[in-house]
Amino acid sequence: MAARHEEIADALRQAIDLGEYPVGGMLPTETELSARYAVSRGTVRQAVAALTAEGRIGSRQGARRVVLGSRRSQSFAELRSFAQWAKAMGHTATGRVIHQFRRPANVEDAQRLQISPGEEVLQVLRVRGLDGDPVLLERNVYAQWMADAVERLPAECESVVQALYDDIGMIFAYGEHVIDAVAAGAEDARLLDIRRGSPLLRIRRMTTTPAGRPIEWSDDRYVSGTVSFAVANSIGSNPLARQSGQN
Amino acid sequence: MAARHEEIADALRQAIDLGEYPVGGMLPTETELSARYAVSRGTVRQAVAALTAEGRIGSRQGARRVVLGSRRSQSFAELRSFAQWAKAMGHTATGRVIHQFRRPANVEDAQRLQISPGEEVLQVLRVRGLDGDPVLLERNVYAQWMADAVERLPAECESVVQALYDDIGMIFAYGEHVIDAVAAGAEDARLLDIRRGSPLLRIRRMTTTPAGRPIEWSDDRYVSGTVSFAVANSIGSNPLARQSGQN
DNA sequence: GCAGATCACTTGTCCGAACAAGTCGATGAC
DNA sequence: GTCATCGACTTGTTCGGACAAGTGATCTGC
Repeated sequence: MAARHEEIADALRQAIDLGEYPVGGMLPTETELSARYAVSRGTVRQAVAALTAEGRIGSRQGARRVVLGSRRSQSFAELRSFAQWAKAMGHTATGRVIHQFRRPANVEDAQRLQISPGEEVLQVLRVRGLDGDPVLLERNVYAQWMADAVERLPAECESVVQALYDDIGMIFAYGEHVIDAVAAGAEDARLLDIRRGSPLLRIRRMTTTPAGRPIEWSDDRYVSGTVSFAVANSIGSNPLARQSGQN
Repeated sequence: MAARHEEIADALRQAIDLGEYPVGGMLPTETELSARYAVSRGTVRQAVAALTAEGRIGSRQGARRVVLGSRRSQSFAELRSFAQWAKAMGHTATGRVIHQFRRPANVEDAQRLQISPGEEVLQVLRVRGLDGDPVLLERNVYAQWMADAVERLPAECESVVQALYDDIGMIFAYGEHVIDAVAAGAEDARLLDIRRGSPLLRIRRMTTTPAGRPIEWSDDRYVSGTVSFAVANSIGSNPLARQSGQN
């Protein structure tokens, strides 16, 4: 089912996690791997490129590849969906809609969703919990063509992404995230049951379909100490970028 | 000098930034690009793979590639070095060492730097400023073999990374970052000239040499509202991972 | 008019080959 | 003993080809 290079990448990931290739040690050469898995060198290179992008191994021309670490990021689905991530981590996720209404798009909405100002959008405010405690306040703005499907969702929806997939086959494919820290406002504090001014980790996100059509953008605020984000980078591949000011 | 596929990637980035390929529009086919740049299809694929990893374009089997956005992450150097990033953004960076001393490694140091507990490490506390205002508090722990070079640095060093490269040719190659939000403690507040309890964006980082040898780890705390981080992801490639609790 | 089948086109996967460029240990000169 | 040179080895780059798999517009039959 999966491509051969993905199978090999998985095998290598597992071997690293099991300590077969210890952290700080070296990976076999491309030639040896291509012999072991009976594939061409190009296929092996595709597999190790994936691990390099994940930050699991380091690579330099002329020298053998080095194992930098294990246990890293999971699937896109787990990042996109709070519920799916929680499940994979062995926690239980909850969700509750506080309010939800349609309004005309302002300039910010229009720019982010690539629509015209004034076009109708759906704004939703949700509180998400982890093992019973509220940890995340989610302010979403959906494009109009998504609004009907979102309004059909129950108020206590566990996984929005899963529900939308089951309902209309919607796939969330791409996302951009901007991360910073803010102090909890009055509303934030009340809904998350914390003190006003407490630090919150804010993720502003934009999501599109596989065809690049914007679906929604959102402002997620995590209670400090409950959730953190990890990213690996290297010369030649760094997904994370620093930005100044608000943006 | 640069590899052909990197030249092509740069040309495509520029074309996107200039609006030649508008956001939401489509990229030429691989066949057309390979003809235009007189390279094989494989080389074109390497170039567009880079843009895909950056989140600039979306890609699905069977359909043309879609332009998702422009202006994204810069080089690894800009992420690793506060000064180089500031310079590229048109700001001026400052740096000042508050204190600096050697001490035996505790268990946390030993684990992160892959050394034995008790081995000597160098701890440094720096305040970094942007255009005159203090925005970042940096707590670094360097491995012993780096300590001499770091101690030779002037107290008012603008770019630590640059200075270490000039001095001993040290290259920072790989990094792992864990991001969360914390409240400013008493020391944080005093040195950054903010109120105690103000939200700070915390980045805990581990850096290694090209050969995978740990150089240092650090705890960076950014004043809220001054700096944010951006990351793009997609199905099949997501560098960012969510983590629960402290870790 | 509409739903399904068809088909040209595009991207994904994989192969095998060749050469360039860099690393690292061994060898040898000083 | 130290340092420069050398050479085997490894990864990086690029080519050209072939086929598989998915998309989207067109065409066809009802």
